[in-house]
Amino acid sequence: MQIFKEQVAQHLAPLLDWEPSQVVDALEIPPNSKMGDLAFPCFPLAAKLRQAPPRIAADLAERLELPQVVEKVQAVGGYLNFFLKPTVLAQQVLEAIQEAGDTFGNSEQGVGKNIVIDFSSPNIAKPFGVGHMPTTVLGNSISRLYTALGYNVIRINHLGDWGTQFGAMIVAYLKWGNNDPLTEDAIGKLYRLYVKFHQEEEKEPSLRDEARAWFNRLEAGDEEATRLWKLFYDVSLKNFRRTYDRLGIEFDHYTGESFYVDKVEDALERVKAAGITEISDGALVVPLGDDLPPCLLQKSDGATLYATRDLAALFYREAAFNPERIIYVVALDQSLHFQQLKLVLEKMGLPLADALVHVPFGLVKLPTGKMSTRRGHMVLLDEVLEEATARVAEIIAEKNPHLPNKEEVAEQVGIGAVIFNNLKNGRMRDIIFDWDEVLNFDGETGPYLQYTHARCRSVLRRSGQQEFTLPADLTGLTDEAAQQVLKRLSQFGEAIDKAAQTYEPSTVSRYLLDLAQDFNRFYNTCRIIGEDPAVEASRLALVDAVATVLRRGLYLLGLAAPEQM
RNA sequence: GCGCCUGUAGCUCAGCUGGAUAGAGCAACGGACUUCUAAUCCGUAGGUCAGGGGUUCGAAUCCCUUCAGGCGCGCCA
Repeated sequence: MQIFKEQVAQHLAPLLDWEPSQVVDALEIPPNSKMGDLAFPCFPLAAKLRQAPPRIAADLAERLELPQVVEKVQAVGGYLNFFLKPTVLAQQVLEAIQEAGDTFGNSEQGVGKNIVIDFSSPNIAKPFGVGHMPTTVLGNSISRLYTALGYNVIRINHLGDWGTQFGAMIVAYLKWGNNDPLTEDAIGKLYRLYVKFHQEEEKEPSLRDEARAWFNRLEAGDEEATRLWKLFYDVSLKNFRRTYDRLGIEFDHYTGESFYVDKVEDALERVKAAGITEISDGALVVPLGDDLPPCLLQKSDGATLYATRDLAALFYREAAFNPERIIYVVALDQSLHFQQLKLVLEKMGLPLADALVHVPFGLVKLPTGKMSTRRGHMVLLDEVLEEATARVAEIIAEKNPHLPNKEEVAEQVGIGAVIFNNLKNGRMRDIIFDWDEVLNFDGETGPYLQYTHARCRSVLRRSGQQEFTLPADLTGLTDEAAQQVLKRLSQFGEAIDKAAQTYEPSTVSRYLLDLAQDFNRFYNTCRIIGEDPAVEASRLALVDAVATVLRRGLYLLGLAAPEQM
């Protein structure tokens, strides 16, 4: 709609003595297409012009010189409603999409700017549970959205590969691991050791001291501790990479917390030099006033903490990537931590404070309550992906048994369903994990979008044509259903912009669901192949455009767009 | 106790930088496949937008307050 808003604004702005961009912002899409395609509310003008809004609307309707695209204007109540010419609308939208292809909806606002995004960041030696899906798929989608806006995006997987927990892992492995080389089912074994440690720890609190001691040895560079840590690290990363491959997600850097171990000292010095630290109960802290609890940087035993390593990471990233923004896609329960980091940077007088953006999201819970890795109360991601893929395979066997490369499609659709499930709603909501919901492929789901795309591709394939150029006569696209699709297509760029600005991929999800529904309605009302040649050609061009936008939108969310399913 | 988040149809959720009769999906019921993939579409039914104040020409949307739920609050990450 942006292109149409601009054309209307060009003509309307002079009458109001406004900037065209102000008019663009004020223009709305009416709730009902019978009221028009665009609307300008005149209420805000009433006070200044000392006239009733309906009068202003009527007056503007009379004086306005209509732009090319506009068929007529109508003053209704306090609104000035614009009706676009159906064929011109079709022409402008479809030409724009054919010209831009996969770059349709993109912009160049971010060209020359860097953005660092920190997401997924699972813990070494722990299984990848469904609880890790939100950060993983949100981060991936946000990365793609900003790339579409022209930014150079640096994706970082800040692995949880350091901390006292590794002391615990080492203790458990030494006590009950039987020196297992961990060549198979490594994560499973490590996970069981981890759970066992926390069970035993209840009975034998001295284990906690042993774990702390081992972590201290690790921080001191002790050979045995490092060897074991490296073993856990290697087998875990191998496992994670397999999962990321399956999800189609890549990172530029796997720089976890351990990467910053040798940078922590400098970071600490830097904070101390700013003169904002103090010693409290033997620990080094930055007091943050009455509103926030102090930020703890060094434990009384000298060991570093999460916040210390995060500060070191911030300093490093600033120097290495010169980012305009550093985005952290991390659960809502860590809001306080990021508030503290930001305030520490502010107190140091660093502009870096403004670059830090925390993108929070709600927790994934089980119907029985919060997930807990320690207590083994969780659902494995692999298990979910397997189940979804198997269920899709069944449906394919039933509905489309002759489909080529069934396994590949089943994987794409099954995984698409799981990813979309995590991206269709606003990220702030808590998610109660529900098998029925994950394995449902009807309605507002990833498979629905993929199906609609495959349906488009199928029509194009059956047309026997390769190119779908626009005919001169576009009257085949004047039906209500086709017009609705065209208007929706024209809003893709706005959806991308909004999704990126608000770090909310669900905006794109919702847009795609609307587009798919509009298209399916059109598909069910209008025949495409076998109509009069001009009608067929124009409708094929529309189908082609829908396929392009759906494929592109699915990509931005991280879903595959199979040709058939 | 303090702070952050959430509360919209039976269920899951859109809409929230204020705008015209509050929208989808699931579930229920009734329709549409000799025709481009029915993982689709159409129709029916379903709502004190948690409650109460306020701001405004106009409030689901902004402000205040109460209630309910989630999360967090110095040596975990």
